[in-house]
Amino acid sequence: MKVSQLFTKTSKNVPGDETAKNARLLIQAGYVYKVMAGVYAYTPLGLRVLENIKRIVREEMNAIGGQEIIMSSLQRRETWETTGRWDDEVVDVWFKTKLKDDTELGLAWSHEEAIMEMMQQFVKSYKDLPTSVYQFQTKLRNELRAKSGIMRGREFVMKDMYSLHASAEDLDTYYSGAIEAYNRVYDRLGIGDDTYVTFASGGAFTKFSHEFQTICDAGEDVLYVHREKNIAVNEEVLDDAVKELGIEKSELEKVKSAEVGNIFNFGTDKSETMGIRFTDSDGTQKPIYLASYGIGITRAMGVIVEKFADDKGLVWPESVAPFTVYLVRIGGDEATKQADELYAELTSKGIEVLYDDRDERPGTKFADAELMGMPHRVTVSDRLIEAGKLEHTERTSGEAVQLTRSELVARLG
RNA sequence: CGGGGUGUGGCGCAGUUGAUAGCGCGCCCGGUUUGGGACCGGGAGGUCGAAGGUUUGAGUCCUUUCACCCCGACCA
Repeated sequence: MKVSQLFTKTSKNVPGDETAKNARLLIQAGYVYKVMAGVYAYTPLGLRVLENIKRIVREEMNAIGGQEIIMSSLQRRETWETTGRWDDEVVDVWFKTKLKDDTELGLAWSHEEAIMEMMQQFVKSYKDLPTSVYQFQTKLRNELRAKSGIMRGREFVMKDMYSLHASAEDLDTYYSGAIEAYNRVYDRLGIGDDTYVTFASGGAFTKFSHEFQTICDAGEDVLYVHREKNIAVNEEVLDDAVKELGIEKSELEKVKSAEVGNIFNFGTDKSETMGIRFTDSDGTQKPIYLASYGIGITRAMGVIVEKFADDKGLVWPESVAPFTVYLVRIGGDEATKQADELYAELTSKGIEVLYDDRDERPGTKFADAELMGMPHRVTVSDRLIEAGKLEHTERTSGEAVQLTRSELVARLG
């Protein structure tokens, strides 16, 4: 991709109506466009980040047997009435609309009931279990107040997975495997070291639910962590959890954190409410055991920005960066020729390059390279060509080294 | 939803005690520049969130309303 072809532009002006670091930088660098409070469009650079995050999540979900689907954003009223969650008093984030004939519809804020309703069409026998399905879907929530840029919007992308089992034991086994898969996801996203599986409230079937919390100043939650023991507890269940785990409050460090994932063991609660059963080997009807597993994709992107960005702009981990290399061209015909060639070579080797082919001054290009945050910057200039070298600069450290072209290609490959 | 703040060219802002708008960035044209967001000259672009009102006169005052940001509440 060439910068001259990108329809988005960087801006020297910081958006006046955003305070969240993630939103300010993402807008400034041309990754997102703000549509309204809590609603953002993802432009080419931002979409690439989102797709990279999804790719990682998809690989890990597939690895534990998840089957990808996509549900609808429009939902039937009846779907949610079975569990009493159509009521605005029960769920206060509903967006609702109507068909022309006045039939009421809901805009999906979650797909728990919708997916279970679908699954009961297919899962009839113990032979059909266990099974798990997941999707990447846009959730619409009528939040009273949107905040923190893309970290808490009214529209956001979430990966939600549901596993169905014939027994509590089978669910537990799968659930543990899912926790491991989640840890792999956060490791690959570059936030693994600061992400903890935490004890939190909200378990319908078990005492605690599990949240995946990333230590982050921009987060909304408060966590008590024990780094050596790798234990973390959400403030909301601190007293109970401390008792249960046999640890002292004083051993724990208080930090701010952002919830990047949440998994629930529903047991048979939901299937009993919805009347979803399977026929066991003994011929009797039994409720299905259910668990759900969520990862906020757009929120994860926001957390990555918040954690790694510096005073010069965005800093992307290689695994999610929209491009691996930001190629800066400085100079005349010879520099153009060599930069064109390098762009072609790197691209042919499968390395994603954003090539700054604009007729801009060096300072502008360097500043944009830093603002956009690709992990590697490569400079081709007349001056370097005379020395037979290229310059490679790491975004994280800012360290620059001069290399020959083959050394550079080897390093990036 | 309670409290606080802000709405002025595409973006960021300034507009003193009311007299029909100005700066920076960006954009267009010409020229000089080219390793850290260049410079010179020329130009386009806004009726000041919206509606109503006070006044000879409103971006400046009043009322209503909408939007956006922050704190809180909420987040199954």
